[in-house]
Amino acid sequence: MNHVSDTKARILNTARELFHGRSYADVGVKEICEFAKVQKGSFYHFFTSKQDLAMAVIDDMADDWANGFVAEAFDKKLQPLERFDYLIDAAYYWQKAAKDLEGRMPGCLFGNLALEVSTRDEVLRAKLNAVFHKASSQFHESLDEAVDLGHIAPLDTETTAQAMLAYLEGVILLAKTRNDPEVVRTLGPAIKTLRIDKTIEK
Amino acid sequence: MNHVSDTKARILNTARELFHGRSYADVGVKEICEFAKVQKGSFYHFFTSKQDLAMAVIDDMADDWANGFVAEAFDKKLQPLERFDYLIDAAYYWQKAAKDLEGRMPGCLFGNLALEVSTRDEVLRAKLNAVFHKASSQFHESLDEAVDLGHIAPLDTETTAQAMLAYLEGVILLAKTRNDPEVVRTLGPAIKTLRIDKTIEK
DNA sequence: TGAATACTTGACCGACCGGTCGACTCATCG
DNA sequence: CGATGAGTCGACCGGTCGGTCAAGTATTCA
Repeated sequence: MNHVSDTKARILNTARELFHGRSYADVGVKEICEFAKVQKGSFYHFFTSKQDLAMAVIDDMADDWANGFVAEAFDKKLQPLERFDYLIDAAYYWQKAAKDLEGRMPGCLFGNLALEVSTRDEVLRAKLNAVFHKASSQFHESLDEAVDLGHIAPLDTETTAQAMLAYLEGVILLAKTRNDPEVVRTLGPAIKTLRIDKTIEK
Repeated sequence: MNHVSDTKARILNTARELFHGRSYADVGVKEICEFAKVQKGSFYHFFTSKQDLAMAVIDDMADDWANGFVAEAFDKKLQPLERFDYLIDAAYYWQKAAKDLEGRMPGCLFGNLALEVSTRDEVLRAKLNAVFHKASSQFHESLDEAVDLGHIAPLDTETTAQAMLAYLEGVILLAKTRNDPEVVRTLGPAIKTLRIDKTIEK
């Protein structure tokens, strides 16, 4: 068939790469259009604004994640705690591949965007927050499972899941600042040592 | 005396606040000049470029930190592990105060800048990396002390120190994305549960 | 007093920003 | 065939960007 134009997809993919590799503010609509081989007018035919594009990029990437290596990592066939190792590994190899290719570690698109835009764009902030929430609930599930199976001592699985996500983002932040994916591999595995105990109520 | 102009200091302080509250790219030289009540020309009398200003802002803030609440947190009079609680507390109150004042959680200036600029400005990246390195060596010292005093079981103090810093940055990232300082308080204390064991060599 | 130096002023520069718009192509369908 | 509408094109808009500069003022020191 191929009768449906792939223009929108080209814009989306180009924007994702550029936003990830640099930053939201640093990448202009014009540049995106050039790389995507699209004219300005076509761009604004598909997206109402740069912010609108960013929303689409986040959705797009979140989908790819959910169906991609996150789905693999949180595969029910893996032992719950092994999933975290898988996740760290995947993050490491991805960052390493990107660095080998472009010379710089791009870090996590969501983390990058979150710190860059969340003080000035409430809509994007909320969307990124939702992405993080969804991610942490995956962690949550696995922790619950690990507790049920007796692989780890009982704890506040929901809060610990958030802590683990925070740690992962922090590790990637540090690795990016050092421009060295190895940091992910050395610090990453400690994610499983994080523990927040249930607060005993009444 | 007061014969020495405070223009440079005004620029520095204004830039710090604006960069911290928004972002590097989002704040222009013109805007900084307006808030600081300084003319463009004067700005470029003291700083050769916006990047040069950013370097000065980072130095400035790192100094304030080192002599401010970081110095307090890592006061030798405190028990080594208590210092981490102090640090988390300080981070929480600071972020909360900022949010109450401006409505938005600014997060960590260094973390913000690191993710924003480190893929496109090698000089700034290196400087931010140095700041993180210095911070993690403070953590390192305290961990060594805690091990020596038998407060915690022996571990790889240097790597664990890095992990703790990563966690702190990650927690602040998540809190900023949720625009809720309470996240710092709920997740923060788990920093002490992070452990990276010494790898047994030979 | 006069010269040197530190600082300030604000107009100005070219480049670029996100976004608009009217003209155009072209596949689809009646 | 003629009509419709999605998609494409690229010139153009006002505004802002980081940065420059010639001219002026204030301070210091001889």
